[in-house]
Amino acid sequence: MIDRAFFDRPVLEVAPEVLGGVLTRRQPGVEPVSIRITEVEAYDGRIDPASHAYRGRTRRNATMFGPPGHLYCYFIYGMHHSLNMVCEAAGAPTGLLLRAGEVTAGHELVRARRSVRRRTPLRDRDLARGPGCVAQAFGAGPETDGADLFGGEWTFATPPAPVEHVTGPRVGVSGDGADPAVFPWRFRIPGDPTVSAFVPGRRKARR
DNA sequence: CAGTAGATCGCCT
DNA sequence: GGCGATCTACTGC
Repeated sequence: MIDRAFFDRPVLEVAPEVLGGVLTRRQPGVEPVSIRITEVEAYDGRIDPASHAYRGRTRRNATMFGPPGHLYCYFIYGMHHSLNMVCEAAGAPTGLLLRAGEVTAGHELVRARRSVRRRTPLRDRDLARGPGCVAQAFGAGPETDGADLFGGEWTFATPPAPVEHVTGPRVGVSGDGADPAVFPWRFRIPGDPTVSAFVPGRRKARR
């Protein structure tokens, strides 16, 4: 069992230890959902131009400035939510974006949630492949922002033994924060089929 | 498999 | 007013 101190450490130190861990959401009257995390990205608002917190505290990013062990959940691209685990002490705005994982409990519910307004069949490994997919699998929405990982509804368990991992460039990030030489802050379990497609700087090059 | 367009809206400049 | 820590479907090879 971990406690809040687990998250009260440098985000780059926490990142590899989250891999292989299982995040679970238990809501009254709802089938529990568990996802084994296979890919995360670190963000540090103090030094990282790609972080939502880089330009200071706003209403949206306030959770990242709060105490560790909470979920920072935000709305993006007009249709998706993304989940972060807040790390380090209050005032140090850091977070781990949950990019992908393997559903280990609640398959039926997740499949139903992920199949809404979808025309093509969904493979098992795609149930929580991608940040927006992870949030949707958990049924996370605006009300999830600020949720306490030690409040009962959400729980996180680290793997029995440390898991092998590799690092690389972040995905979907542009500008100064995209440089993999400076911010190789994407952590993933090598070879895991649920890790999202590696397409750094996906946005079309300008011409 | 690679490349791309469209959807859709809150946030911040 | 522009763009974003994205996803899906579709095209062409």
